[in-house]
Amino acid sequence: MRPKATTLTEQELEIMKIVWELGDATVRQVYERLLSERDIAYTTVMTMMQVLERKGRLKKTQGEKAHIYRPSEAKQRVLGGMVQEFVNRVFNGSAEPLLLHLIEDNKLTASDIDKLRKALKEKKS
Amino acid sequence: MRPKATTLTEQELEIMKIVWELGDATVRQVYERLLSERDIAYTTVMTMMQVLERKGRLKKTQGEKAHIYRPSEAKQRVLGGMVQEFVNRVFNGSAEPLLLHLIEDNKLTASDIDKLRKALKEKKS
DNA sequence: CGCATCCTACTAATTTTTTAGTACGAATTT
DNA sequence: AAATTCGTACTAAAAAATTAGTAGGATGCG
Repeated sequence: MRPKATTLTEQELEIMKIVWELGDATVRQVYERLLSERDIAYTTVMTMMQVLERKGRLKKTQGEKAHIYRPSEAKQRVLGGMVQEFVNRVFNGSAEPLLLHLIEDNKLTASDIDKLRKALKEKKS
Repeated sequence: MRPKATTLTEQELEIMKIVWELGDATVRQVYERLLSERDIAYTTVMTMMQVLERKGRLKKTQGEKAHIYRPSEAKQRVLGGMVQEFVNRVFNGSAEPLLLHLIEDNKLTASDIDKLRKALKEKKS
């Protein structure tokens, strides 16, 4: 078998973000959230969540009525993996050029800069 | 028509990296490079390069014998777009959490951190 | 010349991702 | 109880991405 792809596809990620935010969720809950953004069928969301379960991204338990899905891994961890994968794929593994892009292209707000300073200070140790 | 996807797929990117590095390239040149990495057919590479041309990523001119392909856009620019897209998709548009990941997950070398510190100082103004 | 080589255009098969339909059971409403 | 609602499993089909085959033109070599 192949190495369990660390990266979520766009739609998978969209759903995972909602489940992470809610902590746990039924298909219906996710469906409602997505509906407010775009046109999508209930069954489509269900299929996606089944896929995510099969892939080990979500865990299913029986609720009162509907199944309840919970993330298997913390968002932090999964997104970290995606960052890693992105750095590998796009920048051949070195983070520095990515860093430059982020800084140069002025993606940072003043408060971002503050937070980063603090984070760096912590790291210093 | 839709907005011309800024992001290259994995295989497209793989090829573009080679062409960027070489400046320009024939199918055969790219093919040889790829062959040393993995098993792939010449025609597959050709198809990919044709796709990249159709998508406007490469420009084709007639060489002595084979077509010569050149990048339409600088690597810097394209990767910048991909970073932008990644930040949008994964971090809802804010670069700061991505930076935090890089810092927290120890993706940065000491000199990276130095550069980051300096860059932040500049930005301060 | 006839054959091998290199190249392209065109076509197609496979795999992955995304979207959704159908059927049917359980619960709730009228 | 019949109809409606909610939910699941199973199936499938469309779209996108990846890989490659086939046919045939041009060129160079023995």
